[in-house]
Amino acid sequence: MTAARTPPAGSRPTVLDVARAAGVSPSTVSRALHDRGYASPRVRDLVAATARRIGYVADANARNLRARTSDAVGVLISDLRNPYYADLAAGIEHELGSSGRHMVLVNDDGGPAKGQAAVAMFSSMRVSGVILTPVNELMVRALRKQGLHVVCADRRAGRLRTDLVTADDEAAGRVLTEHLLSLGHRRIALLLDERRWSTGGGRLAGYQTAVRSAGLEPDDSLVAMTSWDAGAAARTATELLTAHPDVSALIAVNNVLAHGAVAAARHARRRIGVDLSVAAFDDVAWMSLVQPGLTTMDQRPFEIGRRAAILLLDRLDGADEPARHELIPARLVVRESTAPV
Amino acid sequence: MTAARTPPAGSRPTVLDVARAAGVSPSTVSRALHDRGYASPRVRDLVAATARRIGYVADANARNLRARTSDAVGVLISDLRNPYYADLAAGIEHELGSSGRHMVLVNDDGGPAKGQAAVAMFSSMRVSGVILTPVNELMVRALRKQGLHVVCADRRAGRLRTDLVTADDEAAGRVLTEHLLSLGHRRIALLLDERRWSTGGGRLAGYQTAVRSAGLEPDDSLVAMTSWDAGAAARTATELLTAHPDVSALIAVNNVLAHGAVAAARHARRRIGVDLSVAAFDDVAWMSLVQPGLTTMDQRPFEIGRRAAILLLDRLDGADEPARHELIPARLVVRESTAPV
DNA sequence: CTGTTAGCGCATTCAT
DNA sequence: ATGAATGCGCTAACAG
Repeated sequence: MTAARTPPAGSRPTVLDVARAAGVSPSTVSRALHDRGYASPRVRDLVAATARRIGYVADANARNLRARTSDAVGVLISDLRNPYYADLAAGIEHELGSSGRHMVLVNDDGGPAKGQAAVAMFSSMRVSGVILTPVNELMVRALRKQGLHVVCADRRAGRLRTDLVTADDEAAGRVLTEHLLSLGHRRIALLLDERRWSTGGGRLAGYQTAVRSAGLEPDDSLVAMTSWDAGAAARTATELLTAHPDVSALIAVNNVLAHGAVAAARHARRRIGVDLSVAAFDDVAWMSLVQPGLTTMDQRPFEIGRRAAILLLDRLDGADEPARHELIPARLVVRESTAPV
Repeated sequence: MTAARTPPAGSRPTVLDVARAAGVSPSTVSRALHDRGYASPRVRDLVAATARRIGYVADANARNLRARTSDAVGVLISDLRNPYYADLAAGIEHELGSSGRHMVLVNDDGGPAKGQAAVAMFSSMRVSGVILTPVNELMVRALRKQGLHVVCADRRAGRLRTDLVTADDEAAGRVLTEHLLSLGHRRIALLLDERRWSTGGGRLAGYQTAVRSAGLEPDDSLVAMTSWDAGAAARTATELLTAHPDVSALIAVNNVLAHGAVAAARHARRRIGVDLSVAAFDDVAWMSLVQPGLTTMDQRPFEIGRRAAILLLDRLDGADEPARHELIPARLVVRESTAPV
């Protein structure tokens, strides 16, 4: 599976060409083109003009070889086809772009092998840093061993202390639950696909906190564990609604499970926003288009991506503080799927 | 906006280190690690083992400098936050990944300057090829001048002949219109944001062909031009439905306009799938979740991306045929939003 | 089959 | 302020 490497295509001008055309030496060209080092204003202008005239563009590979680093940032994303992650990636890209860097994007399908390959590739390219959404402690270690800056986005990688940007999952879980409580709901179920990470665990914790604060006793049987796909979620939610007919509100922990929750409600002939309130995390497009519109916590993935990139850029600028954890406040978007009991 | 370049991080082993450790010369290491050139099986194994042992990973920048090309492929995408394009990008990434290449992704927001910068960057990195979705003839020319292979996806770039992968827009337009005709609709409106490109123009042509084939006279006043955003589309569709109360079916030419069309129908109190049939292009997630579900043409953007990558890889392998245009057949997905008159 | 030599294009010493 | 020389790490000629 190694790529064939076809030789050159078009020969591009080098510093030497610019030097000749401007009547100076290559090193002067190099200095003039950067802000670093000395060069008389006159020469600087001359060189710049000449470079532009003959269409000189510095060869990134030569420069990177010399500098032992590159302007590229490696980005490993959990699932580009999930709009939540696509937005996150867009946020990263947006911020990198405006600081003259660029993103090498690897989609983490295809199992753990792909992640390992990505790490090797990032290292081989000497990217200046890496942003990670899938949780993988080994990967972080490997990257660190290469001396690369690592920023995690969306979820924490095990117990490792890395720069980290996440939604404020606990607060979000609490706020969403409180919203339902304020509508008079007392039997609120939570549909969950994992509780090991902050995305699952944090939201669960927030949910429980809110329930307790309302003077209720959390009922573990209302917390339904399911798998990560919509089909499984639909089945689990259906079982839950059957086993606990007194449940008046259902929270799905992300956009995929929300899909399942909506399907289950329909299947159970519970009218959303009337017989059953449904709320979810991840404010993706369809949630405002279904009728009734879904009440959600918008976690602002674009912003999470942006902040992750900013944290990384900050490290690259030499920031030397201990690992930071930035919490992006989620935003409650109330629509018609949640209604008074 | 130029990136700071912080010096090295961790010193990594080089060919020389492997050579010393294995007791051979650097060039032997190089040969042994590749399939190219001669190396005795014994030495080959020894070198491979040694390299693995000391954790050698070839420096991509050095290799690229030498080879005057890289394993990177530049990808310029119109809008990563649109699920259609996110899927397309995922398709590209998937295919590149399995052939040992990787993707440098630039999102084409931020105006034309960003595109220009991307071209310069791709060229500077000596990417082995570029895949483009936004339409920009200048960009293609610039890239070509650098000797880079260019593949366009989704839309054709002006009149330039490049490798190209698109949905079969005309057929798709025809099939979707025929579906409505077969349900007895005679006054079918089309909501369109542009007609210069194959995405708009092709679908329009297919629509007109179908109408004519049914023995009807195309009525230009049923083709409503609008802007690219959902709000504008909603307004245009509302006007259309008001001006032409006899319209019984409405086609939106992409997922964004579909959003507007649905809003307009609701606003006009026309019950979708009952008083008004609505159909759209781009089968994105929400279309199967709204009720009634939207009848759509799924253009299979992931597949379009995949095929675009394959075409490019083929060029990189030396394929020398003239420019090819590959049409990905769209798939009609019938749901409840379209019903007999 | 293997080692020696050289150069890809750049940015940085060190002289001047 | 500028030029000459050097080496980043790799691979491909060219000997042997």
